[in-house]
Amino acid sequence: MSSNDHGLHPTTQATDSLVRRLAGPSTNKAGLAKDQTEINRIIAEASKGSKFYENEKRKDKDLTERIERIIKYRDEVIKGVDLHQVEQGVDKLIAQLEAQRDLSQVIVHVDMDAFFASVELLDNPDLASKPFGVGGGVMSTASYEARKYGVRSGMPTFIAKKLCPDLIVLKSHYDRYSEMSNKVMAVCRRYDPNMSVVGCDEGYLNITSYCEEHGMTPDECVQDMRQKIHEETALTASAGIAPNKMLAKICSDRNKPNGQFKLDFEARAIKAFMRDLSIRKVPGVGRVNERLLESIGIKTCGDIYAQRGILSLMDKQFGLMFLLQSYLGIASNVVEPWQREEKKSIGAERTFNTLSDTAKIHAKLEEVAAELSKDMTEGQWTGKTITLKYKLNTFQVCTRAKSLDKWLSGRAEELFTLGKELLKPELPLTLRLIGLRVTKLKDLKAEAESKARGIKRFFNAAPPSPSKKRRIERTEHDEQEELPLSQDGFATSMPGYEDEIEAEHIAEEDVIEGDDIRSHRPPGSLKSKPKSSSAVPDNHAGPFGSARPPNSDRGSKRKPSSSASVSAATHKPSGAEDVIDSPEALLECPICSKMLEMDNQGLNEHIDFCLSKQAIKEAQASSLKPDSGSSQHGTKPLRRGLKPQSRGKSKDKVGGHGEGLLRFRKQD
DNA sequence: GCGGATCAC
DNA sequence: TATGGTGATCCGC
Repeated sequence: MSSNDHGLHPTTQATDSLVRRLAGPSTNKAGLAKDQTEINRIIAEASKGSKFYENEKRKDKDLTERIERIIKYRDEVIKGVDLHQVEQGVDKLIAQLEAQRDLSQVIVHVDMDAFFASVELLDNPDLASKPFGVGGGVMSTASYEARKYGVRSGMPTFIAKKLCPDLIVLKSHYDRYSEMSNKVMAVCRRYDPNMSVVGCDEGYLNITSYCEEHGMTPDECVQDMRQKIHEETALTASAGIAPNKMLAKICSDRNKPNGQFKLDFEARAIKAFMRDLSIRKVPGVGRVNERLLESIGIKTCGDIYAQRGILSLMDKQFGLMFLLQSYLGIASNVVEPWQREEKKSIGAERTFNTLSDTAKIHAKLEEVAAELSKDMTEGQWTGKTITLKYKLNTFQVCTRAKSLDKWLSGRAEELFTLGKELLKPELPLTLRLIGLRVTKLKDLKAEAESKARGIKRFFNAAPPSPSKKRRIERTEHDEQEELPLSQDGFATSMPGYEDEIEAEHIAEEDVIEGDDIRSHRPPGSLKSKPKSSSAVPDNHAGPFGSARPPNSDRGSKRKPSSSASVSAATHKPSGAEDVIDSPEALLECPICSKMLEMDNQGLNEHIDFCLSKQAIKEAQASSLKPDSGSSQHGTKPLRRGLKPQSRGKSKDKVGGHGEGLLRFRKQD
């Protein structure tokens, strides 16, 4: 709102980043062709002037400013630092991650080719080789022919038609997709009954035992599976074969459509594979994080290594561990079916033509309340927190939440009333969307079943989801037996490690109350945090939020802000140098809170060990849960300012880009 | 605990 | 003319 709009010069040219942003999130998916720049130009042109466009412009500006702050901060934080020494610290971390790489499991990611479009093609062969898409206002899927024109999922239909005037737009047939999806998954389950289904057209399998039992190579097995899928559904699938989920997913894209790609199960080959891979291909790195990383010179996973020093110093902004794992191609290899107890929220929302009239808005709210009520009832869920969501006609999104001291009844009327209460202080509004979501869920079905069995011990407690504890325990257990990583190879040789295992068990018990088992649980949280003046991982206020000017913590304490800045801890043991410098002092590990009697170097080694052990556990095990977890390959996401988030993979309903708008419920 | 962001499908 | 719906996680308050 500064210099423009005065008409002196025509609308300012859309910046590069804005044009790319407008092109949509799935720009780098498969099947594009032609000149992407030209396509982007057409999209930007078609969008120009719309409310949507203005909102994207605003977000782009915000991001640009955020990047400027990050760069400024980087330039500050780097002053007076021996980057080489920092890098050496990171290198030790890398070596420890590498040492724990697990190549023993054969993981497959299966991905149906243009699923909705392919199903439509089955039912209408005349569409063959024609550009067509499935969807209503926005495209759910485009045929490969249409993709050549730049048509993508998530793209509004009117723009798709500008790109491809001959585009045929079909309505969706959800029941049909669901039916075919079930057939496909049934085939896949023969190869791994424990497979993890993602959405309606994807899944992860662990075919290690299948290959063994049938004397097949992974390639043969997957070839066979894809052929069976084709025989039984006349649909084609692509697949990736690799030692973990992240790699398998990336590989499934490699020879799409109707192809498969197997990565060599060797660290060398994997690292070579990652080196030139665009960071954007890493699940969890979206458009925003791509730009943030690009701003510090990271475009490929190989660049992560080159920038490891900076990344260590800016762990808070970028999440060092996540990126190192991406660089190494290390991720979770745990494949499990989704379970009800993982569900954390249930909601409904609806977009409509802009409304300002409160009565009409209430009518929309009542509709979503009814929808949500239905889903809660049928799914047998209740919850304690209700969140109203609305989107202004400017596309800005707001949420308003309220936590109750009782469980919701789930009745439509109740949800509607609560929604109106949350909405009231906001009025008047001009909206294009309204929605309701319930969190802090309780699984009424599990409760009923348990009670029926006379097992009611934990369901009597309210909010803390009872299932969590069990999962944690099982998680730990699985980890011990199936991941060679937790073995004590280097444990015994590590100072101060003796009772580490025990300490962790205590931690698990204590943590059941924790709100997120997946969250980075600093071992320090076991008990009381170390309050000693020493190297407590203090959050040095980031560049944002104003808190503290970056330089203010320069001279004295540049401490590791988290797991990442190991390096810093190593070469510059944080604040209390006076203490640490005295050999033989009794020191408290900032990570595990253990009191250690050792010298400076000993402490540093212990800290390194502590951090890496924790990091490694998270890297390979934490995601331990099927995949809803942090990032789908299960590693700790880029934390803080920059972090990919997990993906929800609820199966009750699936939506989204890809084969997205599908709303199907999974039987059984 | 709440609200905003980001991401995946 | 016109840009979706469901769910998860993380950060900073």
